[in-house]
Amino acid sequence: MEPLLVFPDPPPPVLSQGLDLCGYPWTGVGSEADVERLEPVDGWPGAVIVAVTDPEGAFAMCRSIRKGDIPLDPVLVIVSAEQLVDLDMREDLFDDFCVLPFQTNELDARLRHLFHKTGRGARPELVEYGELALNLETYQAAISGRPLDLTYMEYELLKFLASHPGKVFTRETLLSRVWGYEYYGGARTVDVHVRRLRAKLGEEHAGLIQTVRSVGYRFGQSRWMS
Amino acid sequence: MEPLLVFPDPPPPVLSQGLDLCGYPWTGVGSEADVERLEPVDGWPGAVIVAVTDPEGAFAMCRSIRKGDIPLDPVLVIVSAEQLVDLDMREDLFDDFCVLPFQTNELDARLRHLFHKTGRGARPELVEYGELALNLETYQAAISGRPLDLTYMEYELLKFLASHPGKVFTRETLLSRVWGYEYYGGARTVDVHVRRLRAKLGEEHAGLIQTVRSVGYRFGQSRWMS
DNA sequence: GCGCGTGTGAACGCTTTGTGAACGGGTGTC
DNA sequence: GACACCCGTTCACAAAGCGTTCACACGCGC
Repeated sequence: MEPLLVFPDPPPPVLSQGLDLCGYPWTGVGSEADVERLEPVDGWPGAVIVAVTDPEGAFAMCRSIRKGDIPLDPVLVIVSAEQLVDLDMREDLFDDFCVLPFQTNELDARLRHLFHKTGRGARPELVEYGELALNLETYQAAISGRPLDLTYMEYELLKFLASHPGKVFTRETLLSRVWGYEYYGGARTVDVHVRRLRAKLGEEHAGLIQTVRSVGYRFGQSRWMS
Repeated sequence: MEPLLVFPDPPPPVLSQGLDLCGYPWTGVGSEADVERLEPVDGWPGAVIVAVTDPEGAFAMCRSIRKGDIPLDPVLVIVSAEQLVDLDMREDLFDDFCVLPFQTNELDARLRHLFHKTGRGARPELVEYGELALNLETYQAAISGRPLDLTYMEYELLKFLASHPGKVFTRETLLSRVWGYEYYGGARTVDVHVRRLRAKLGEEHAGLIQTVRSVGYRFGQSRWMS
């Protein structure tokens, strides 16, 4: 997931720690100029704006974000209890708000709720290893930014291997873990799938799946050698 | 203003007093039957559901409200801090939530925010994806400016898929989420509806709904790969 | 060099999905 | 009440996709 836009920079510890605890990457921005300068390639996935210490600046930031070429959704503002009565909904400057003091759980729940509403499936469940990324929700895979067109079994096998980098699996283990516990089939099936995976990974990354002679296969580098 | 639907009946004092203090009229309902029986002539303007003491019943009420002939917006649920981690956004059962203990000001601010978003949002609720647009208020659909003449189930299926672009759904999931929770029917039903949707979308856009072999269907492209 | 283990290409056959058509419940009309 | 129509569902068949298997080639280690 791309990092969230967080204003101001640095944000109060309760927010930065909360985001870290929940596993949301974030980037602090201190000015409107930073918004463009620090923007990730895929755009900001959302914003958290703290309006407690500097409400004027915070809502100006919201306004700027909303008026931008690319509407930045969703926007969560952090306010104090005293600010609640004055909260102005008319301008539609934010999608949700969180009242200080808040628990980390509430922050997480509100972000999950917002991401779900805006359709950006919350934190997509990813399996990543180096240049390789598997999106478990969309059943898509990519390496070095290039999409991989994998069949179902290829995807399942790669997912399993990439979930346990460095570990060696025998063909029998792979058959039982990937294909199913009661599967009864030839061990050569694994070989063929590994071969097709290597081909689709491309010559550059074919080495990601290594053959361990007389044992089985290993994904990625062993942890003991560089 | 017509009274808000409040569940359960009687609601906890913190809620009833809070609503009274803020000047919101409300009616307590204790069962799904009450929802129809006590409905104001202009319909419910919104609902506040307390999920603390009886979460099961509360979310069942949300489900009933959402599945009703007239979608009842907005829905605010009251939860305890412990319930936050388990909050399930996937079913889209509520529009906002408020964590106990809350101040009256927060309740008021959340209701104002919700009413502003749904009430005077002015713009009809749209689901859009590229050239496709669904108007949830008028049950109309269009692609590339061309109106689509969809049947009810076709519309519901397309709405659900387009609301979660990129995500893959199994036929079973689609049956339960689009057709209904207790639906028991053949999975091929989904196939046929997908086929008819593709036909009506036209050859140019038929690819919007992709088959993920051995898994299910996906609408549009995932976000994190282009 | 020999044997075992693995890579490779191709073919087979099952599973999954697409497709056309028919069935049947429900609703509105005459 | 009979009829026609719409639409969701189901069925049967066709087509495609994909996993599996086999036969053979290659290469490493003893």
